[in-house]
Amino acid sequence: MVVAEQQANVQRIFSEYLELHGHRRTPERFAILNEVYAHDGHFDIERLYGRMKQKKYRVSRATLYNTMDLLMDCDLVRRHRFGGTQAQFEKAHAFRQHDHVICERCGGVQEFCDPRIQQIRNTVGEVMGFDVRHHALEIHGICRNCKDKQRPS
Amino acid sequence: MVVAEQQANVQRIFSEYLELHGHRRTPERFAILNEVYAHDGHFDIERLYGRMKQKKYRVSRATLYNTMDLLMDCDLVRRHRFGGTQAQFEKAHAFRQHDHVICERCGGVQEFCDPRIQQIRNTVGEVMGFDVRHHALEIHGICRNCKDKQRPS
DNA sequence: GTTTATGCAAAGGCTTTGCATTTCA
DNA sequence: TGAAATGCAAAGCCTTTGCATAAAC
Repeated sequence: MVVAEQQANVQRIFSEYLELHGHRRTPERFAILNEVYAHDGHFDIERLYGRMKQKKYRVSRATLYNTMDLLMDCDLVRRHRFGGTQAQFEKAHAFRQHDHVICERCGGVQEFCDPRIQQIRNTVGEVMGFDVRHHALEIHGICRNCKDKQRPS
Repeated sequence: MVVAEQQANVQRIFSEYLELHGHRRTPERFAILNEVYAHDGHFDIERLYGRMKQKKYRVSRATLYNTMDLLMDCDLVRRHRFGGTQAQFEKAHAFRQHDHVICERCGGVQEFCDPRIQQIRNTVGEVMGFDVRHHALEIHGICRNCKDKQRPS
C-alpha cells in the first residue's frame, strides 16, 4: 500500500470512530495521527512531542496522551511498557500482527511473527469463555550480538 | 511440596545467589523473601510494605525495591505491568510456568498454561540466535463475567 | 450558543537517589 | 575495620488533572 493511501485509510477509520463515539474531529487529533503514521518503529510521548514542536505544531503533552487513548481505543495504536516506566507506542493498522524479542543487555527490540499465537488465542477464548481483543508476547534474553561480544571466540 | 520445605528451598537459592554475586546476607533480605513466599497471587510494593509494617518489621520502601531487583535477577520473583503504572510482582519458583489473561473491563487477572508457548520460545531461540531467558504473554479482552453482565439474556 | 477540546502549569503517584547510620564479612 | 546495606526523606520522572481559553458542532 502506498503511504498516502494508508494515511487516507487510517484517517477515515479515526474519523468514523470519533463520530460514532461523539468526539470532535479536531485538527490536532488528525495532525497527531498523521505524525504517528509518518514514522516506523516505536516512540514515546516525549519524542512525538519533540517532533511535532520541531514542525511548529502547537500541541501539548496532555493532548498527546489523550489522543493516544483514543487511537488505542480504535486499534490504530498499540502501547507497550518494555523496559522502564515510560510507555512506548507504535502504529498498529495494516501491519502484520507481530510480537517482540527484547535483549536484556542492550535493550534492543526485534519483531517476530508466529502463527501458533493465534491458536493460543483461540484456545483461551474457547476454554475460558473470554472475548479476546489483543495480546502481547514479550520474549526476554540475550541477543546474538551481545552473546558474540561476550565470547569473541 | 510443603510450604516450609519451599521456604527453605528458596532461602537456599537466594543465599547461594547472594554469595556468588558478592552481596550480603542481611536479615531484611530474607524477611522480604519469606513475606513474598508466604502469600499467593500478585502484589505491589505498597501492599508488601503494609504487610511488613503490620508485622512490626522495620523495613523501607527503598529496600523493598532493591530486594525485588535481586529476587528478579535470580528468578525467584517476576514483575508485571498489567494495568496502570505501578508494577505487580509474584513469586516465581516452583510454580508452573503460566501466563495471564486480563479483562479490560473489570481488571481481573486469570492465569493459564499452554505448551505451545514453549515451542515458540524454542523457535525464536533457533531462528534469531537468541538466548531466551523469560517470556510474558498477556491476553486482553472481556472475561465471561463481564460479557454476561452486558447481555443478561 | 453549548459543550467539548486544548494548552499550560501544577499536582500526583510510583520509583530512585543521597546521605548519615548501621551492620555484615 | 572497611565496604556494603539500610531507613528516611527528598528528588525525579512520567502521566494525569484543573482551569481559563479556544474551537467544533
